[in-house]
Amino acid sequence: MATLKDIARALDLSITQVSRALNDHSDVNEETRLRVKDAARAMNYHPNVSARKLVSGRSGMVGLVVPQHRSIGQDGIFLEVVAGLSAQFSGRGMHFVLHIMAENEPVLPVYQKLIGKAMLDGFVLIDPLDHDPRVDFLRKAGLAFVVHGRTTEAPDYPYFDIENKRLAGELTSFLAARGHRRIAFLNGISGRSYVTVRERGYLHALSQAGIAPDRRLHLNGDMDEATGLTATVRLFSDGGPRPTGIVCGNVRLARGVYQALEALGLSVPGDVSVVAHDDHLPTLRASAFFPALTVTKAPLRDSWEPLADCLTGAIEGKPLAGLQRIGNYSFIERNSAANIQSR
Amino acid sequence: MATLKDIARALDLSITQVSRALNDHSDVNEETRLRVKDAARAMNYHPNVSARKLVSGRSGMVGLVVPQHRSIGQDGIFLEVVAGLSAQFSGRGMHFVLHIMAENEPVLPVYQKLIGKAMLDGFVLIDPLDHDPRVDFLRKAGLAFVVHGRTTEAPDYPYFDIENKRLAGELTSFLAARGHRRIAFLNGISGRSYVTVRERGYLHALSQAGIAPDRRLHLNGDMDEATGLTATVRLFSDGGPRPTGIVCGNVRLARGVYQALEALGLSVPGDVSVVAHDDHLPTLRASAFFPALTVTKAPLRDSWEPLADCLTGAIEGKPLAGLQRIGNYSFIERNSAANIQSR
DNA sequence: AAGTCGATCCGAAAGGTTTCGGATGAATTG
DNA sequence: CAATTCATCCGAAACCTTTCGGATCGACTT
Repeated sequence: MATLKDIARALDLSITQVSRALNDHSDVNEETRLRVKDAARAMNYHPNVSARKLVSGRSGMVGLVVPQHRSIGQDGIFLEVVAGLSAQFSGRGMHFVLHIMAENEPVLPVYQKLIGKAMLDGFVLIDPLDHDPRVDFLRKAGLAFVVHGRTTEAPDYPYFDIENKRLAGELTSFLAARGHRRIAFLNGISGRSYVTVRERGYLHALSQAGIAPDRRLHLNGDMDEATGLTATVRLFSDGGPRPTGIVCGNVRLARGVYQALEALGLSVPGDVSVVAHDDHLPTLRASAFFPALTVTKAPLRDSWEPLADCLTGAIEGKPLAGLQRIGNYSFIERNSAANIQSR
Repeated sequence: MATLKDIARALDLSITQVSRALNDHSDVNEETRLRVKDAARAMNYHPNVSARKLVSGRSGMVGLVVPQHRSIGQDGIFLEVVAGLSAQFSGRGMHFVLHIMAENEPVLPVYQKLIGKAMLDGFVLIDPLDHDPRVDFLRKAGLAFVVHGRTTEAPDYPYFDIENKRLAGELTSFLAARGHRRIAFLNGISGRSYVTVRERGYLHALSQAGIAPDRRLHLNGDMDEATGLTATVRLFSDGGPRPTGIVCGNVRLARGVYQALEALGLSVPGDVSVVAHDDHLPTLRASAFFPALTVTKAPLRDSWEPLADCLTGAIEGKPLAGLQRIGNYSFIERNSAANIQSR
């Protein structure tokens, strides 16, 4: 609870000078600076966030707003997000505030209120939609934010994203190059921007390979095990074209696909080739699949640092150019895909 | 971004009077109060948290500090905590701040720093130890807090807890009353206060039934499926006494126990009776076990409201008496336990 | 010797809110 | 009619920090 005044009094200095010393301003004697910093440590001084925010506009707090239902998300992926971001901001001497919205609360008013209270320096936006109203809203409000993903082709805001289009294309091409013509794509819930973009990659790869897309092979839904399972069963029991290759949006879907194929008496990769994108979640390892899963790998874990970088950069008013980052991914070939003619 | 000044100017009132009107103070004309509140709504006014905190000492923010490793906790139990508390405080117009500590960071300095920055009104403490240093620390610091659980027999701070001793006793007695003499207890990691207290209940029930406790039947460890499985296998393959009944600290343990027993070719409840405590987590239902599991049930979900009540009460300086609450549990008999002589 | 410069310091204001101690004027009391 | 009460209002201070615009003083330049 020590304040600047306490330190000033103890050292017989002015409050001004103590403040300047602590914030490494130029016109303070080196010896004084040391004395002040020692005293601050000794007296256990921490600047009062509220007072600082009031005058400088910075509170050192950033927020994440998530709807309640999303937190039910299985597998601790949400946890990964929260823990990762929290750790990143902590490491920067900032604080990460999590706000969970009520079930059916409208989004924008929540941000409105949070902004009105003026306690946050910025927001992290996750799960962006194709055209996300939050982006417009925050831009208009003039508050800093960073998006995990991107909304449109030429975004004019800070973001961190991976090349979802290219990655989906690569997975698809990989199968096409091995002679597969009926390639299914298990994608996420449409509306999400990464889903849209991956769809483009998939379609582009098909057309490159001279394959006509078949709407019946392109499925949208939750990216979990159950969906992977039921989708696969449906793919093979409908009257539609039976795929010889399946591209999965993530490893959890792939897990369900494997289970369904086993239940259907189909072998991987003998009967059906499976590839997926791997967020590299700790709970589910693509390498532990049998047969081991071929993936494009981009650890979700690698997102938090650039996201935090970009948001702090935005708060500090750095130029946009350095605040738009693309993470890279690797292609890891394992044993879950085979040439179509080989069977 | 509207401020009190803006409203005052618009309504030709003093800032003082606007503030008093909004905070429902006594000496303001009823009509004025209405006018002010309407204007505030119209102008989208939200009090500046920082300014308020500075003068009144209240920020409307409460915090939860958790070590990183705990967040890895499977099954979304941690999520349940965060989502539940966040929702509760949101509903009270407050904010819930989650702080995740680095892997091996010492605890107290984290609280120290958070307190020093003076942005939080209080803390929620979860997973209390038998003698928890955080309690002493926060009490000394004079900051409000509420404990989920209790540390000692006569706690002098706000808490919400369930009767862990009685509950463990009841589960044990239930088996003893059916003739079981070798009753195993799969408890949590020792050091946690609820673990200690449940142990007391278990031992007390044994002595009531005239059964000498056997240290080999009382196991401590993580309360997850894997632990339940390995512990059970060990119980039946060591040279030690083979239990006829098993009390599980939670349903996840019980799930592991069921699996192990099946693998060992033992039937429930024919060969071994199993009972457990049920936190009623959404992911794992005791009623869906086969045979359905007999439990003491105390939904974790019912903790958040009393916890939030108690913490806000403590912040407002209410007397301790009303801030110490005990939740109740129910005993639900299903089909997982049988009389020992019946086989 | 007068003026300039640099290093080091400080007073005061500002930021938005709450609250204490009055002030105002009308209505009520003696 | 003077004194008292009451409802309603307001000015100013305080909370703690940052920062702008000086102030001070010794050293250096011309």
